[in-house]
Amino acid sequence: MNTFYITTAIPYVNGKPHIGHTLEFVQTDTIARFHRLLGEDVVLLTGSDENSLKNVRAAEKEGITTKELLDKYTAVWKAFGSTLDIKVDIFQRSFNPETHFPGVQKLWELCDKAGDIYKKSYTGLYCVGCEQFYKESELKDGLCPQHLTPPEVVNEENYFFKLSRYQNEIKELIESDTVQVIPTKIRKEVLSFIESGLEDFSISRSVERARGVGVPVPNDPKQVMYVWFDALAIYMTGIGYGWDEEKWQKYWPANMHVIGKDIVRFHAIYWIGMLLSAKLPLPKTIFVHGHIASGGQKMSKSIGNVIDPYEVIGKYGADFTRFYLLYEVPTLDDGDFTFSRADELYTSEFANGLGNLVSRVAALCAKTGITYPLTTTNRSLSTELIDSFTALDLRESLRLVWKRVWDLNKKLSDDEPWKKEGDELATYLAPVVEEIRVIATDLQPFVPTLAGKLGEHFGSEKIEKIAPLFPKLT
RNA sequence: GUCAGGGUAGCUCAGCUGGUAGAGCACCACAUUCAUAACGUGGCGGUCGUGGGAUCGAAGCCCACCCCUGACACCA
Repeated sequence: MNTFYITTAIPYVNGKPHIGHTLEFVQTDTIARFHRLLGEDVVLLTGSDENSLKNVRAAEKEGITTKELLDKYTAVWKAFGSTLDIKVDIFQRSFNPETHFPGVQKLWELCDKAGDIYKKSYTGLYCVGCEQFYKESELKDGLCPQHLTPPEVVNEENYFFKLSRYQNEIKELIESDTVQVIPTKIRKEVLSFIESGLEDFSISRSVERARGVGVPVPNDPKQVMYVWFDALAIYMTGIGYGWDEEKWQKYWPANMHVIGKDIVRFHAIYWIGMLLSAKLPLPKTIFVHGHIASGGQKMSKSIGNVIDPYEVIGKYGADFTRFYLLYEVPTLDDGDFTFSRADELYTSEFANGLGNLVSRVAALCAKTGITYPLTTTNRSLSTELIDSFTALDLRESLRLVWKRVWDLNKKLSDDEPWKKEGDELATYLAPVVEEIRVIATDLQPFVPTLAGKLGEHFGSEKIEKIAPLFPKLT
């Protein structure tokens, strides 16, 4: 059986889920479900990036242990996935010393053995109050933006990864689509970035500054690994790297990393460089979605246009939330969310479109009182959808399915079956019911709960009237 | 500033190997019950960012300019 391993980006735990994460989860889940329906052995991984000083301080503030705090944060993310019908197979936490640390350290050792890790002193502007480095551009009149005190110039020895060494190799891999970066717009940006020259990057911090949080650097008790080396490795440790070789062998390399455009560089360049160094297989595709604005503007607290995903799900339900993000937002480009647009779409597509269609068909079926035998018990996705899906334009694919809804609505109006009676009506309805069953099947990757409801109602031989699936918004 | 993408009906967009503008939503009218006053039919609606240019002919090609978005490194 073919395996299909897909990941979301690993969110930084102490943030709250926002609409961008919602988009990413939904897209990832839709692709995963599609492959699952093709009969592949699918693993969807998500997780949490936890090894940060901020979490230590936040825990201190609340008077609980770091682990307790992280458990709390992580629970939020896990729950969030389920409210969106995301089928998560693995939730990997980077705080876990049993299943995460060994793999990252193994990766480090391989890179080290390849001669790609070296020590170098790093000079930065450090604020003691914040316990963090600032770039000059982040300072406010040369002072820490938080404390308004002058930062100290701190010099520290850190480990660096020799990314520069892999510049040409990475470029060739992306140019040849060995590592496919989509959309092409982003691929071009990555290539032009590489052409501008790659520099080595820092992959460790001193234990003191990290307050002991993080993956220990092998053979150097004074250093822990820093953000990206640690976080990216989650994609491998989650499926067993370092603690379950067999499982890792089975699923690695990832077929697809789904990420936002803000972290493209780390995935398309750093990550590839690290894996090249360790001589490990490379992910096949890096799928980059856009960002969501609201009312044509970036969401920001000062404008007051921040969309809370919980509010969206609460108002319209998980199915419609998924529908909006898949149907309205361009799959690989920036999109927009407003409640007024959501209301419009809900009314026109859900209530008046699909909802009304199933009502009228169910009512006609109930009128005949005849049964509609199933032509197959294990229906598969239509070839039309399968062909479309390979282009990875989820919006186009969903629209293709949705077109069937409107075509069928129109067909009913044209044919006026309600003027028919008895056998004639029953004969007419058989293919109509069949078409609804096809629609229900094809909707599965996109809106699984809704598809399930439809499949159940129209999948029985005796079809009764159905209560409105989507009551009008009041 | 450099590079990339974009500016087409009120809204979201399609059209871009050049031949005189399309769809959906919204709005209006008509029709109508199988259906969630839903569906259907028709209509309203556009100096195709601005100004030049080559062409018999441009939204589409060339030039200039304006506006928006993104990338330009250690960044969550």
